Amino acid sequence: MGRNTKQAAQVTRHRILDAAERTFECRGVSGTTLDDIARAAGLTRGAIYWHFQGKADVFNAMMARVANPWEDAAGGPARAERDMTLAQLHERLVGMLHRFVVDPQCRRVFDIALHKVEYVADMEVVRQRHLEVSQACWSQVQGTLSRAKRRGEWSARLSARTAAFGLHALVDGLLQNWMLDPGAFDLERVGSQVLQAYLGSLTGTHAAGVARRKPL
Amino acid sequence: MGRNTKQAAQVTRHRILDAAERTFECRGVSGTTLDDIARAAGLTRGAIYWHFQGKADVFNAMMARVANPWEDAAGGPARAERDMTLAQLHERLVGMLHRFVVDPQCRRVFDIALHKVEYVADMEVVRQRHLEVSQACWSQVQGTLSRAKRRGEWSARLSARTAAFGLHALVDGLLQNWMLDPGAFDLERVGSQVLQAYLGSLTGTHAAGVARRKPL
DNA sequence: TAGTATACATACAGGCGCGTATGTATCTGC
DNA sequence: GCAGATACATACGCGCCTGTATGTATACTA
Repeated sequence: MGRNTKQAAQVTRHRILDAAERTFECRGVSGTTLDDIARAAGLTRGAIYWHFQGKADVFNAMMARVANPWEDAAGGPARAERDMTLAQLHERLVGMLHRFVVDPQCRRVFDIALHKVEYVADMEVVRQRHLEVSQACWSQVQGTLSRAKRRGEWSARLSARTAAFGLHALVDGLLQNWMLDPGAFDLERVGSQVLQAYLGSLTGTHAAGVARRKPL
Repeated sequence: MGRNTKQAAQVTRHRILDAAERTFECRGVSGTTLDDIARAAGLTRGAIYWHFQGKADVFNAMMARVANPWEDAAGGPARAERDMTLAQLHERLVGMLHRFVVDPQCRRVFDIALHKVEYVADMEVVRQRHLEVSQACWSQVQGTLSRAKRRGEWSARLSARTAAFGLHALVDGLLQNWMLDPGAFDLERVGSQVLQAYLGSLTGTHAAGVARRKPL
């Protein structure tokens, strides 16, 4: 086979990453061979070694392709609305859960990152990077909670810091448990209600409703 | 080397599992060779193949050695006190968190199970087994919540089922985030306060304290 | 105390995946 | 329209890990 045009090469690159996603998910990262990926993409290892340096590089590119859901939820346009209310925060977090329900690719990559890779050696640095992004996002959430508290929106015994850790744990746990068995419960419904209960415990409205809203 | 006495052989077996724990944690399960484990234990692969069938078998034995913290928390003597109050439930869950703080082996094995193994092929069945145990425990928690609700201890808009999912998510998320960076926060303090807030949102005492709860 | 089962160590063969070196056909710039 | 770069495919050698077969010294058993 001879040379492809530049845009065709980019298509090839994406075909490799798509194949990597599928193969990583069912055989695990360390369990998949570069030849597995190549054949799943209808290519040979030569193509992979042309576009990437090795398996770790493929993994990085695959992860980088999907935008970080936390960034979308806590970062991004969050800077514009620095005075987010707890109700808005609730809405945003449920929106993040929504993405996992509707975006299969996001789900696959998350599943790989959670259960199909061992974070050692090459992969450890990837984990570190994601940890930093996550921490940055959740410290923004902490800021939001802190400002809301100063504004008088809530005044529980919890510090904003503690409340933020709890919120982080709740969302992470929800996602993790749902990924283990997506049929066990409705992520958006249960997530919305539970987050409402938690945030309600801060405002003192005891889960009577942060805001009655219908899922779109 | 000749034959060891029976109890000496059991010691050898545990030395293998100890070595497996250490090696799995730093190199990942699929990244460690049986020879790695053997040399870390001061033995050869022959010893491992004598005591176990292969790496997956070693992994299973290593996991089976530590009692399941969920079982300790939600199962075990829980049957005796079927009418556990929310305050008692809180105490029990915090006790579970406590174990992770004080028991390094429990922490290591949990870390391996979370981040150092890919759940495919041989390992998938292990994951399934743990999932079943976990589900059994948390459905007991759901039963406890349900009975407490019928008893009038709480009456939030949440169903007992939803509340149990939230509680499960909260504990799992707390543990997971703490394992990623144990220095980030005090698992027992933050965990206790956050669980109190969540359970408080059920009773309507808005985190003012599970202990001095007043009926609505 | 002889024989056998035990608890390992050692030896051997085989395969598999990785990295690279090389081949080749097409595209692109001049 | 020719030279070089590009986008792959093919070929090769190497190391490593696995599973098993075999060796061996010690502990039980009768």
